[in-house]
Amino acid sequence: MREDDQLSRLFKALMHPARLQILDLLRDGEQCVCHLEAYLGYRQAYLSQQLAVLRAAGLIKDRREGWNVFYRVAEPGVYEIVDRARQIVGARPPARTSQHAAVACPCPKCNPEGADTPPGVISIERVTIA
Amino acid sequence: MREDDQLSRLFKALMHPARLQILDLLRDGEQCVCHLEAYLGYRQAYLSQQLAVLRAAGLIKDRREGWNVFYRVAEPGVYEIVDRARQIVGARPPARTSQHAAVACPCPKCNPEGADTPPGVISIERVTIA
DNA sequence: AAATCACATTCAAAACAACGAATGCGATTA
DNA sequence: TAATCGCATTCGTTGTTTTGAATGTGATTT
Repeated sequence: MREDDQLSRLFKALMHPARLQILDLLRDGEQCVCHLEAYLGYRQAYLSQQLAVLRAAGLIKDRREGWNVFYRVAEPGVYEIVDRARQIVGARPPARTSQHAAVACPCPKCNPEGADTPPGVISIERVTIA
Repeated sequence: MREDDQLSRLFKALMHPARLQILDLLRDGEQCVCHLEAYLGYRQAYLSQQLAVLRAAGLIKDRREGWNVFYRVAEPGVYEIVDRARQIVGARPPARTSQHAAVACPCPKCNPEGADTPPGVISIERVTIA
């Protein structure tokens, strides 16, 4: 296979805004799909499709744990590419977990032990850094 | 405009093999279209289309000189992106002007003074580095 | 085993990109 | 000003990506 074709394969994976958002969320470490759902506001099936593209490009890997599937970045070097590209287009550095979740993520990782949505209480631990 | 959209615009420009080839040829400095035609073997109209995409993405700039139009890279930082991407996919570093032109470029820059294709003589100055 | 949870895959329609063919345009020469 | 040169743009067809809707699958609880 021509090497430029592999290159374009990689750039194709980065071509989509939603996929860039996903990668940015994964900067903080592995996340379950419900997390992406909660923080990005996309629907589950839609996310699964974009995740499939990133997976096919070899950029992310998944790990199953009970009901949840956790995704993590397989090629950390991709962030150097994205960051450099942001500089070129004059965009600010990526906002790490910069936005509060639209809705709370329900997975056990995010809601440690008991308190399975006690009436009126919504737990959101993640803080805004940027 | 969302910043991620600008990002994906940039990656879209890098998504195409022919455009990557063009950018690699421009590492050696500005080149006229006839050069790209001679070295890459694409047809003029096709090249013009790809150049238009790169231009729209803000990656290259053009300069007119008589009959010829010379293109140069507007954002040298883009090479860091391409090179890093090549590392990730495990490709060798780019071949700088690595292939001889299929046909000789006819522009005055390449054929300095007189000798407008003297019978049997074809001038090719560029040397293979890789 | 049946129901449930979290996620994946498939399908189809609409949007978009690729590319050849034809044509247009500015600068230069005759 | 007409012809030519080098390059750009437009147009139409074909192929690919996007995205919602529906459905499928494996792990877990009851």
